[in-house]
Amino acid sequence: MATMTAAQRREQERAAFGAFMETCPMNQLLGIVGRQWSTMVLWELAAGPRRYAEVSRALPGVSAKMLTQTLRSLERDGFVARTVTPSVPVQVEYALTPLGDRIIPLIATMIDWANHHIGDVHAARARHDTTST
Amino acid sequence: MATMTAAQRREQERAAFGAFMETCPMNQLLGIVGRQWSTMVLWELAAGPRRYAEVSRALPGVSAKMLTQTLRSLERDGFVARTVTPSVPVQVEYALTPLGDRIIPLIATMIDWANHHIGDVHAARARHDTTST
DNA sequence: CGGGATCCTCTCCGATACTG
DNA sequence: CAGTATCGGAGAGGATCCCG
Repeated sequence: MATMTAAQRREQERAAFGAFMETCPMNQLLGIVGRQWSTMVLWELAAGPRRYAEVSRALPGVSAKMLTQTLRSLERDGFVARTVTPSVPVQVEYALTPLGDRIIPLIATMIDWANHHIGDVHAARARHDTTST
Repeated sequence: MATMTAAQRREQERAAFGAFMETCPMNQLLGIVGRQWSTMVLWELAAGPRRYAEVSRALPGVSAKMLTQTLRSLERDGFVARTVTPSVPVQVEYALTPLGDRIIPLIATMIDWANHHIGDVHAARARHDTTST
């Protein structure tokens, strides 16, 4: 129909954009690594396979709930593999999959950029805060 | 004090880790680009300076509130510059600062990685979902 | 045109308690 | 040891109305 109100057109545009957003790889990537603990867990696992309690000790700030949730999420997305060894106390080991290995360089790049430029951000922030005060 | 309970030790470790987290460049970077609209606004601005309404039209999914909030945040962190031209209808232009220019390659890298590997993620997700069903 | 203020919802995340 | 379940707070984000 050519006879649409502006509101309808806007609505349609928004819907189309929403659909695009859903499938936009960049947004999906952010949905994965943007989670608070994801990168840190990935980074810890990059050093080698770890058991649940080992990851927990390495990241003292994370609660058991979030660690489990993060691990499950990463497992679902194919970044980590979960191996259960049915011994007397159950033993669970988490390790990076090949896909997990491939995201490490990206995280490394991000860390590198952050280390080089975070000072500028702090400076800009301080300048902005003092100027507006 | 050497005489601490395990709970106290854990608490102290957590506090120290929390302090580390606050200053960890990587987490701060995530706090900046991890925001839903930040990267898309940055990406839009990378193509050249834009007025408020132009950005809004380019990103139909964002509400005025979030656009303003995102822009303010990016301005505070020194990624975008805000220029107000006091004409009859006020005219506001947003442009990337040099620091803003420097984060574009990083975003480009992330987009590139996402485009190359999001398929694997989808595959892993589908496999995980069908297996567990 | 370019917002500010207010209200509401939904998700992230932590704390606590319980299970095999 | 390795979780699951539930509660509750904080903040992201959307909708709507209003202002210069």
